[in-house]
Amino acid sequence: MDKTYDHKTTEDRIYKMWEEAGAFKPFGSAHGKPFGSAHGKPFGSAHGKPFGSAHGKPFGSAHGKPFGSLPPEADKQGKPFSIIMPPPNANGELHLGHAIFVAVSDALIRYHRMRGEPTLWLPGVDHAGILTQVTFEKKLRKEQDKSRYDLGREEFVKQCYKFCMDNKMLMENQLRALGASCDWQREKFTMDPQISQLVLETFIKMHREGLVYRGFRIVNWCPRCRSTLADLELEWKEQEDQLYFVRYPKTWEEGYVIVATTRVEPIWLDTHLAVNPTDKKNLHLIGKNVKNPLTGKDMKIIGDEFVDPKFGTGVVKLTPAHDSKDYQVAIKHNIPIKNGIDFDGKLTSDAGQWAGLKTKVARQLISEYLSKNNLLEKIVPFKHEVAVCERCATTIEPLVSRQWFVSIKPLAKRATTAVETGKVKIIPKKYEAMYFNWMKNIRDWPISRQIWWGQQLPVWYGRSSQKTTEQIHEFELLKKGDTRSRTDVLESPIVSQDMPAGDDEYIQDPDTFDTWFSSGQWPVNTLKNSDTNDFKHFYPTTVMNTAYEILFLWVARMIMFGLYLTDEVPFQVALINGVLRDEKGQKMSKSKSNGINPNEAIAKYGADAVRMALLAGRDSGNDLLISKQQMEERIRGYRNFSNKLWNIGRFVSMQFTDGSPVDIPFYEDLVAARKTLHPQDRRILSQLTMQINRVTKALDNYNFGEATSSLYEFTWHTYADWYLENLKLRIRTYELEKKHEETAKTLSVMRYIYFTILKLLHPFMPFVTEEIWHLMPIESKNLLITASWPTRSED
RNA sequence: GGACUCGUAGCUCAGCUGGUAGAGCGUUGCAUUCACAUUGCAAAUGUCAGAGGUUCGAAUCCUCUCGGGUCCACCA
Repeated sequence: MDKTYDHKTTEDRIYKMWEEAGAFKPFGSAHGKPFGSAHGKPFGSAHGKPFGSAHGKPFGSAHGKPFGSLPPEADKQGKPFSIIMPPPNANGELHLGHAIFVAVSDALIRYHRMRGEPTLWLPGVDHAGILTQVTFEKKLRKEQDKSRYDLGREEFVKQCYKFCMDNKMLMENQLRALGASCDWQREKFTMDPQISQLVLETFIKMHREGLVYRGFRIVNWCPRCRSTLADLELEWKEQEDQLYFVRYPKTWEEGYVIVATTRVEPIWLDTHLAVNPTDKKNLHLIGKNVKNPLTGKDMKIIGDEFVDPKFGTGVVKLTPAHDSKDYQVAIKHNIPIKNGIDFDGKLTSDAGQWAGLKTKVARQLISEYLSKNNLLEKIVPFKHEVAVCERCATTIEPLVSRQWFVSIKPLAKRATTAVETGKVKIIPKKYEAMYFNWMKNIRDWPISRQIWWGQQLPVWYGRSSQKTTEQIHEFELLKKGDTRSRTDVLESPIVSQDMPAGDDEYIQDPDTFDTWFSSGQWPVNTLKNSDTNDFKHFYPTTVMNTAYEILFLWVARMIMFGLYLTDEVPFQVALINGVLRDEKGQKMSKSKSNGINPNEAIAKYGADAVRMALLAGRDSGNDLLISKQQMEERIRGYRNFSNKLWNIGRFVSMQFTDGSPVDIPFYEDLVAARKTLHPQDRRILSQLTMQINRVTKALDNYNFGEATSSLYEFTWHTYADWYLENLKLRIRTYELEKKHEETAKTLSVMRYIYFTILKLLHPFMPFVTEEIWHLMPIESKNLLITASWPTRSED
């Protein structure tokens, strides 16, 4: 063994060895197979001299049994443990946030595998609809100076697919580099044809049962993506705008009613103003009429509680089609709702001289017009929050459109109950409150997207059902594959997997599903789509480990879909990870380059060190605020720890290399003689028992910080600094006094403790522990990854 | 507006069901052919945000105040 542990020459080799031995399979052939057989070489040969043979005394050979406890026989009847990997988005590399879920999930997976349970970690990647489409569009613009329209839908989708596949490979390699012991043969992609098929079936089933419907209502529209977005897909950005105080001429006397608004561009569309009926100052206005300052048409003033008397002048204009609050009010008061802004974010042809202008331009021109005609009281600067597209940061244009919605209340009700009754536990518990709060206020979920990258809706329109000229016109456009046509004007959708039979001519709805509609079904669909009966064995899965950012987007939806599709929860525990932030509290991201790149960190310090740095001494459910530099120091600290562990290994094996005069007995054979052991040996043994119990309990409770830091403390400061230092002195004395039996007993204890430490550390530091395990002087041995988890009661 | 959460050593954070404070990094000494300088030994620093309450006893439970953060929601 070299003086320092070199992760660079170790990690790849070890990972390949695990994979080739089939160690990641839930019912693997690797279980119980002695190490080396997969390679057809005797143990240790890869590293030079097999220990012991040179000295003729491999320890344990005299007893003819393998060292340590028996390996687990993963038993098909045993209680399974399973995790479905949250599929990383197929649009880029992994960041350190992903490394958290690998560190956490892999620790659990390895722990349960060592306990002999059939253990499955199923990997996958997500096509990430809008996000990937936007990312790829940027790439397209940059590299080929083309838009998606230049490629056309078919070609665009083809290239998007390839883009995802390329990224997928990169991510797989990163997951391997981190040591993720997932079963690659079961890997899934959300756009796999079989997975997509199941997604469509779900939609059809929900439609049949009245859980999805097509509704005409206000939606969040991104003019750049040209698609609807759900509320959860918005971001709120503070913006410096202007508040225009617009004069509406009174009809019953001279003068104006003043309205404060940031949006003057749809004024021509407006037919009503509103005041709060409890507002004494403006109460008298209710029922009166003013003139629309742009069109001169009469506008009625109504009363509604929603108006804040303290804002502006206490009078608001209503633009029902382009403001969701106004929309609600309009429904309530039966005010006609008319679109004045189209899918491209331009004013419609009804806007007269402003027709066809982008809203931003129109705002400027209209304010100038108002000003010129003495209809503008004043303009004041105004800071407020504006909704933007989460993916491309374009300002959202609320508009009224016909979209597909999931009728969410019935699903939410069951999902709420599942958590209330503990069928799904959310850990840390604090997230349960957030979950309930969200479920309580949940609104129907728009699932149709007008983007190209995703599963296309199994919805068809027949030509004969289209009656108006507009409908027929759009039908023709769609038929020609015109991607700018409006689907939402078409009438009488038919929900069906295949094109409906019959004499009529049909076209398929070009819309795709919201990404989360498909990933919400992920645990069900990944397991169902297997030829190994995984659904039967592993559903409901045990743990879902992911970040809280997607608690609602994903976790909540999986619970809803899981219950809907299978009547069972999709997982028993939702284990929520905190996120990494920089010293200013900003989320770490590639674009801000305020975080450590996992590839570089692994290359420099090893995956074990990176994993430990993310787990040790912290609560993985909490955020970690840490600067790039401090993170690196942290990782270096655990690299040092791997090296310490390595050097302890060197010391341990050195005790056996120069042939002691007696065989070193197995610790197991010493149990009867326990009382004759030196007090220090007895003490370390009882501390080991406590340590085993502590780590086991911590893992059962998802306390990774506790498990890792107590192991760190025990290994370094108890075992190495205290026990081994004292042991050196004792051995010297024993040898001087020719008490070889005492030496043998002590070395046996020393070895037993060390091997147990390797096992306990393996879930957290898989590479270095596995490597040391193989370099330890023992003749026949299994892989550490499938060695059995230590248990110990006081002998 | 609603919900949640945090405030512990210079920094980043642990501290589970209440019993007079811990780690890592950093700082300061000392040690070096002995498994490891990616090391060892030793040392210093805290009215656990503030106030009140429950208790024999609170960083730990309750209330309030101050100060951060996050999430949800239709702020013109």
